[in-house]
Formats: sequence, structure tokens, C-alpha cells
Amino acid sequence: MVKIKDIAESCGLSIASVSKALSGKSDLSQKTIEYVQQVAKEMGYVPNASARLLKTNRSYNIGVLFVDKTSSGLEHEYFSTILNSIKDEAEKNGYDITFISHHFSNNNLTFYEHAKYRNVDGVIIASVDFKDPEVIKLVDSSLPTVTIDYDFNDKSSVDSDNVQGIQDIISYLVENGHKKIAFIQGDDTSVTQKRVTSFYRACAIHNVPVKEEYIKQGAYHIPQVSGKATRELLELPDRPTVIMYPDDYSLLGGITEIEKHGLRIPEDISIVGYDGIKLSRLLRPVLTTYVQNSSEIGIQAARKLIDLIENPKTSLPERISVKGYMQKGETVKKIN
Amino acid sequence: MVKIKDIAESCGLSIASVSKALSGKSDLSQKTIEYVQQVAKEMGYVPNASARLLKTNRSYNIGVLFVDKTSSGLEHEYFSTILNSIKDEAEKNGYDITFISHHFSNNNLTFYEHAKYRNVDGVIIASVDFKDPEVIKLVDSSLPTVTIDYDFNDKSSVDSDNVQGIQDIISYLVENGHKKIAFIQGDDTSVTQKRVTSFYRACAIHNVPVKEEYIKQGAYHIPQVSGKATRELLELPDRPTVIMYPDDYSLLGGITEIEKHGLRIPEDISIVGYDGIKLSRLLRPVLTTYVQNSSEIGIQAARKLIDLIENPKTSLPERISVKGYMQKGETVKKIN
DNA sequence: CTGAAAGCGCTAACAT
DNA sequence: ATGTTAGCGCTTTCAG
Repeated sequence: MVKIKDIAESCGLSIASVSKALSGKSDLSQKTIEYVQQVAKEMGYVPNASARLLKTNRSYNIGVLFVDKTSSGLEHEYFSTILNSIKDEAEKNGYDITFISHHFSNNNLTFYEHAKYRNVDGVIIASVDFKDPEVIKLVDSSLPTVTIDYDFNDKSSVDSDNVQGIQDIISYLVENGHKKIAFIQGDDTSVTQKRVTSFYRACAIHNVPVKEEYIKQGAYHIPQVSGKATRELLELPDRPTVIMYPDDYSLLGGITEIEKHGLRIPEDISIVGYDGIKLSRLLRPVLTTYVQNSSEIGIQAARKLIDLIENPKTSLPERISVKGYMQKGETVKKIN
Repeated sequence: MVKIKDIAESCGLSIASVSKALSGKSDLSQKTIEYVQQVAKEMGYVPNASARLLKTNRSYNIGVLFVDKTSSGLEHEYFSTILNSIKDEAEKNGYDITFISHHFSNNNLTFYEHAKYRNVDGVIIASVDFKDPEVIKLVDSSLPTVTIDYDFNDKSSVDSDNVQGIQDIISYLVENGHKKIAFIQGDDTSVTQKRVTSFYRACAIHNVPVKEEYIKQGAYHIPQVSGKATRELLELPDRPTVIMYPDDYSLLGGITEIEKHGLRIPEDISIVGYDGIKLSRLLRPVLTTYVQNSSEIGIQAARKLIDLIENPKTSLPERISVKGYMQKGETVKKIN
């Protein structure tokens, strides 16, 4: 590997001068700077990020923590889209990404230890479990952090606007004459809490009576669970006219169940998803769902974190909310 | 951050002794080793990977190159599953993952330069464009590499067994009485070439005549393209009885088209996918498709690369082939 | 405008 | 069994 010393020798300059010339912003003569950069290019010089880090304490590396019970976070479209956009935005700014994890081989590092081990400049956290002491320790550390879909005190976060999302859905349902609205919630997280609160509030505003038997505890991303909840709802003496699902993917389990009951969508029963995964537009009928702007969420999170890293003095903790939009689709029937 | 020097002072030992004690495998007294490790733990010591790298030239970092025209490789289930399993397997062995890319901000690094910049110990390459000079340069460098679904001379690779996959599909179709088999191919890659060759060969073996008008150039992961090809096939005077798609996802575009033509699956026309994405099991009817063992592919790739890294003398280039299996599903009808 | 020298945290000969 | 020392590649005062 060609290093600064090699360039120095080749140019007949000192190591220090070459270093300065390469960084550009010094008081060297313009000629020298250009000359050095030219030679460096010819020699195929690539700086060594680790050596630089040792000196500057800046790794240009962003930690990403995606904790998931099933350790398959990357396989959820919502998260993989966010990750992808974090990565793109980070790269545009000269940063790389490192997944923070428990490092099994090494002494089973905690998340914080792993972050230090790799010297990341900051961490983006998108987890299902923000109560995990390790996650809390990471957030409370001196490292800049941005959380996604969860707010810690005095810390920056980027949230998908779940309150608005549920509001929009309820409004749309009411417009279409629905009064018997069932709601299958996801696991008990802060996101779910926001959605549930928003649900009750929106129903109150629209004078929609909420029947407790229409509210089902479900889970995110598990079609079987949504299927089971759907079955229970369908077997109710006073069946709802529409079912809201925790997400588009688990909704598929609901569709299966509805078809088993010999019902048609939306003629016999309406359904609404959440997320707006690509598939939702490919299904027939096209899904009625709320499309989360997941790539924007990733971009905002990366930008905010980089801002926090690069401007520690002036960057303030911030709550960024990212709006989505209603995909009207064809799975909600206009009634009476 | 607590460093070795701090531990040394706290223990009344030299820096060198502490370093040795921490690594364990030295000629220090067992007592000292235990004592030092104890103190290190109490002080919350975490080694600095970069400092270590500078000395040892080992980063315990694996580069992952996922090039994709649409830069959304992570959003393809096949790739995201592979990535996820690479990550898991790497972590089990104490490695982290770094995405190799063109680093826009820095001087637009080449893939190879980026790999050097981050000092990765090796690279796993899963690309759609193995003809890219930059990819070739990376493979030809001194870095250990493992490619996925493509074979370079004298280099290790892990391949999904596409030849077997197509064979199994054809066998299954023939068993079910199909003779008019249409095949929509993906983009022109080596994977596609293997599949096409296998297609012709399997048809020959089973005495299935191949009609050129049944062979369509398509694309991976673009439902619209599969939709268009489907339309053309359906409008043929002598319609095929079954259509094979490049992948499960783009197949959805075909379904839409088939339904537009008022045809039922599989009563009026049979369809077969490729990949075995999770969705394929949720759709009704359940998709007939060939399930690629993508997580096994990732695991094998990571293992082989780590073997190459850790045993440069004894590890040989290897072609690893990963088999999948037929998911019979319900979209192929048994005819006469 | 350019160079000398120190040091980031760590490991690995080579002493002792 | 433990310590001394050099140095990995880089940046950054501080001198000249």
C-alpha cells in the first residue's frame, strides 16, 4: 500500500507537507498542493482511515443498531428501506456504516462497547426494544445518537407520523360510510401506543363508537397472528365492516382467513393495511393503506446524525416527524 | 476511553504485560492474566480496533459489495436475506461488515480503493455486473474475495444451484403433463445463462419441444416487464399452458395481466416463479416456485471468506453450490 | 511556505 | 515471567 511517506520521497518533500497538501486547506503554495495531489493520484494513494482515526478521533463511520427479536430486521421492507437510505445518505457525506451488535466472538460486547470498539462517530437506533438497558446505555453515552420511531429525552429522533397516519385512515373510512371499525394492533411499543391513542381520538372526533370487541391485540409482521385475530372478528355476532391491520405484510394472513370464510374483499368486508410496501400496489385489489415515507426517514436520520457529529456545538436535539400519505387503493368499499 | 496504559498503571504492570495478559495466550503467569483481565473488565476496557489494526494489519472487517442498477439491492429479499446471514455468520466470528461503494464525498473512490481505505480483510461480492472493470480489479487484487452467483477463475464463489433449479421445475411441469412451456428470462447475466441452458437441456431430455415464441426476454424484479411478456404470451394463437417467471416478485405483474385477460390460475393457465420469497407462501393459491436457500448462501460465503482470510496458506479457491428445493404450491395444474 | 517531532493505542520482537 | 522499545500511518503543533 502506498503511503504518505512514499509520496513524500517521490516529491522530495517532508511527510508533513504532503499531509497538508493532501488535505488541501493549508498554507502551502498552490503549486505544491497541486503537484502533490497529482503525484498521489498517479501513485494510487488511498488514505488509511484507521491511522487517521487514531490521530483525529474521527472514524467517519456511523453505527446502525437494528435490534429485532427475530434478528431478521433487514428482511422487513420498512427497515431495509430505511437502512438503504441511511447508507446512501451517509455515503454521500463520506461516511460508512457499521452494524452494532453483540459481538459473539469477542467478549460478548455490549452495544456501547461495540460502538467504542469500532470508534463510530455516532449511532442511529431503530429498535423494537427501547427499554433494553443496553440501548438506554448507548443513548445515554456521550455518542451522538438519533433514534427512529422512539423519543428519548433531550435526544434527536426521527418518527414516522403515526398519529397522522391513523387519523387519515379513520377519516377515509368515515368518508366511506364505515362506523364499525375493527383495529388489530401490533406489539406493545411506543409506535403502537401512538397509533392506538390516535385511533381513539379520531373515532371520538368523528363520532364513531368504539366497540372493545373490535380492538384486538396482534403483532407486527406475523400473518398468522393477524389471521387469528381476523377469524375472531369475523365470528363476532355483529361483524365489523372494516378491519385495520398493523402492517401490510401481516394483513396477508387476514386475507387468507377472509377468503376461507367465503367473503370477498371489499364487497363483503373492507380491509386497511399500514406501511405501503411495494407489494401493496401489486396485489389485486390494490391495498388501501397508509404509506410511510421510509426512505425519507432514513435520509433525515442520517442527516441529523451527521449534523450532530460535525456541529456538536450548534446542533440541537430535534424531533423530526416524517409524513406519509393515504394510498386509497381498492380494499375499502363505500357503504350506504 | 480507558486504554491499556490505564490498566497498566492500575495493576502496576507494564503496558506490554497487560497487552499480553489481555490476549491470554502468552507466557505470563496465570495469576497475572486473570488479575489483569479482571481489572480490565472492572475498568470497562474495550480495545481499539483501529489501533490494533495499524499494528497487525487485520481489521476483522469484511467488505460487502452489493452493486445494483437501482441501488436498492437491499430491498430485494434474495439479497437482503443473504446479507443478513453474512452479517450473522461474520459476527459469530468476530467480524464486522462494511459496505463497499463509491464514496461520493471522498475523491470518488473505486471499490478497491474503498476496500483499502477501510482496511477490510476480504470482500464478498454479490453484484449484477461482474463485467464492471472495478469489480474485476477488486477480484484481481490481493484481497481475498468470494463472489456470489458468479465464478471467476481461481477464485472462490458460492452459487445458488440454478441448473438444478430449472431442471426441477421442468421435471415437475412434465410430470404434470405440461408440454407448452413458456419461459420469461431475466436480464442477461451468468445466472440467466445458466438457467436458459438448463432450460433447453431439460426440455431436450424430457422431449419437450421448445417453441422460440415461448421464450421471452424479461427482467428481474420488474413486475411491469413480466406483465408485458405475459400479455404477449397470452395473445399468441397457440397459448402456452404454463409460464415460468424470472422471479416471484416480478411474477406478480404476470398475475395482474392474467386476471385482466379473465383467466384463472391455475385452471386456465399455470405459472411458476423462482426464489421462494416469504410472500410466495402467503399468496392464495400458494405459488409453485423454486426456493433458493439464500441464508445458506450467505453463511457459506462468509465462512469461506473467513477461512481464506485466516488460513491464507491452506485455504484453496472453492466453488460452493447451494441447493434449493421445489415448492410445489398450487399454481400449476395437472393436465390430462 | 516547509520541516521536525511528538504521539494517537496497540502489538511484537527482543531483552532482562 | 515481565519490561523496553520500536513503529504501524497519519495529523498537528511548533520551529524555522
